[in-house]
Amino acid sequence: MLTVDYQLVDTEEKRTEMLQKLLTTEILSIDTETTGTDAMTAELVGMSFSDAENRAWYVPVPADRAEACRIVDSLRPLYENAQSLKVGQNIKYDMIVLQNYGVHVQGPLFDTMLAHYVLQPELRHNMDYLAEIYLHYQTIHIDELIGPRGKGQKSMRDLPPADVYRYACEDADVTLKLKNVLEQELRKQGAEQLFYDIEMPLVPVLVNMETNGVRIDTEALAQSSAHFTARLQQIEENIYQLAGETFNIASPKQVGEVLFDKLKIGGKPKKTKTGQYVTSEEVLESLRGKHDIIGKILEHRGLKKLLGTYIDALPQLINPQTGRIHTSFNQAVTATGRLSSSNPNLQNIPIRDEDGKEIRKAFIPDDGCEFFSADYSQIELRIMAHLSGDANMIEAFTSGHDIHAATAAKIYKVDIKDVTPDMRRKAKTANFGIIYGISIFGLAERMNVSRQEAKELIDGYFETYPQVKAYMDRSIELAREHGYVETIFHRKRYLPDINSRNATVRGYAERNAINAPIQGSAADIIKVAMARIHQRMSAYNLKAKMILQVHDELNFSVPASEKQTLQQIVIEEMERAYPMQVPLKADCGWGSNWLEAH
DNA sequence: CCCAGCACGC
DNA sequence: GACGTACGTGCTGGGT
Repeated sequence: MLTVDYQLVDTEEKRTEMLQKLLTTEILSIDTETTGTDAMTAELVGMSFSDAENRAWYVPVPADRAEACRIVDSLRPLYENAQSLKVGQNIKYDMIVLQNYGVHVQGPLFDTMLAHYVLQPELRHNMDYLAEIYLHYQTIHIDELIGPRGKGQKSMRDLPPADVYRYACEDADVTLKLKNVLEQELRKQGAEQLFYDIEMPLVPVLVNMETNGVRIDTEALAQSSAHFTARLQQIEENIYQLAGETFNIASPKQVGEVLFDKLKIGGKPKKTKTGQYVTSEEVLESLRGKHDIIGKILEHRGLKKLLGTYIDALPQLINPQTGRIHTSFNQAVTATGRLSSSNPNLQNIPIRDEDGKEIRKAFIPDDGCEFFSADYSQIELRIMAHLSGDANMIEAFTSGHDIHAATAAKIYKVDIKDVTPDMRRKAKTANFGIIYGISIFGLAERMNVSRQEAKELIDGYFETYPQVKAYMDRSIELAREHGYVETIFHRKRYLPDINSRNATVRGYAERNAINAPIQGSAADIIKVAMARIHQRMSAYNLKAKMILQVHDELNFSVPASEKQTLQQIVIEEMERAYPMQVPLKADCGWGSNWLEAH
């Protein structure tokens, strides 16, 4: 049986004693117990610390806010000691909670969740799982304390500290043990640069962005809501009239039955693998001319989506303390290295349709500030040019011409000034298709042209950019040889299906072999830029705030007096984040809201 | 409670 | 004959 030294620190004397022991430690594993999973609204219930394996302390924090702040403040020297390495499992969460109690965690960071993410992006990264795999140890599960998820689950607050401290101490202890194993794994796997130079420096940036939050124009959204709800009602009645019955328009099943069984619109309808009629936007769009009800259903779907997901949902997510919306940027979700955003997802705010644009308008800067948006121009294609070393594609970018037009000119062998809009559109689809590893059939579908024409287009594409073709073949070959592909900063994606005998499964892995290094390298690059921008904003003492990242785009709320300085910092750091065979270019704009700035 | 279908972004 | 461009999150319906 393993003997551990776990202590409940429930008096001022014990706290002082713990503080003395931990003040000079070079490594400090930290964990917090809280009342919830949302860092911006969670209350602190306790803090645990570990400085050596099998030794940990737990400091309970009372519900009374003033008393809580006093206790947290007494431990500030530990958290804000810039000399000691802070180790945590999903440490961004603890940093946000602590920041809301006035403490700013300082010093180098080691997040065990992120260490495992760079090692195995597609596996799970929760502590219980990591402890089992790397330590062969079964941790106390949180459910054992507060009960299973769902109704009736207790809050950590409801439990006496005497019941919590073993669990809480174990978390800090296990996290430290995991760090000791994972740091060796990072070294063995050649993942140190990615972890120490890219992922860890990004953590405080995300803490800053999430706590900053985004301001929302609730009045504008309320107006949109009234307007769209009225329109929705009108369309609903219209649809019932056209159908000759009432039904649930939000049910794809019922829509299919009305359109194809009752009204018998179109030829033979497509079915899903569950036997339902397909009523996707693509199918409906192809039937648009055949019946007035089709357009109405599409319009209904669009409006319902906007209302349910954005217009009526966002105002409810405003944090009453800050008056802002605070998304979570998840750093350990995607297979390629991109961030994701949730609760709410602010990376899929509409921009294309007219109705959707109303929502973007409601994202506004702070008082006295302007909205600033900067985005990489064609970063993925530029990475393709760089990685493939294709002379023609590099030339197309260095010439400064519009890349899709330049591609069209080369494929169709015409002067760039003679490129028609249709030629450019097809070249653009081809450029996107290439990044995703598209097939001839897929391209034909996308462009609504014959397979013959699609084949000729792809042949022309590869003739124009022969090294791109070679790069694609090489990527698949590398995946077969090593079992993985990697980005410019050696972020790996494992592709075990690359040798599958099932052509569909293998095809999927092959497309990933092509796409993952491209998409992942773009993710690496913007992460580098974000950390450097954050660094310089602090160095210049700017009041401007970084507030959102949308894969190839960064958004800021900026005081009028800082506009010039900030724009220069952002564009400079974005464009020089990673020198390549083609220049990186960032475009930008200013406005009184996100739509105007974009 | 979970999955399917759909729709929004890059 | 089926399949056929990457990566995500969230809503609703409908079955369990």
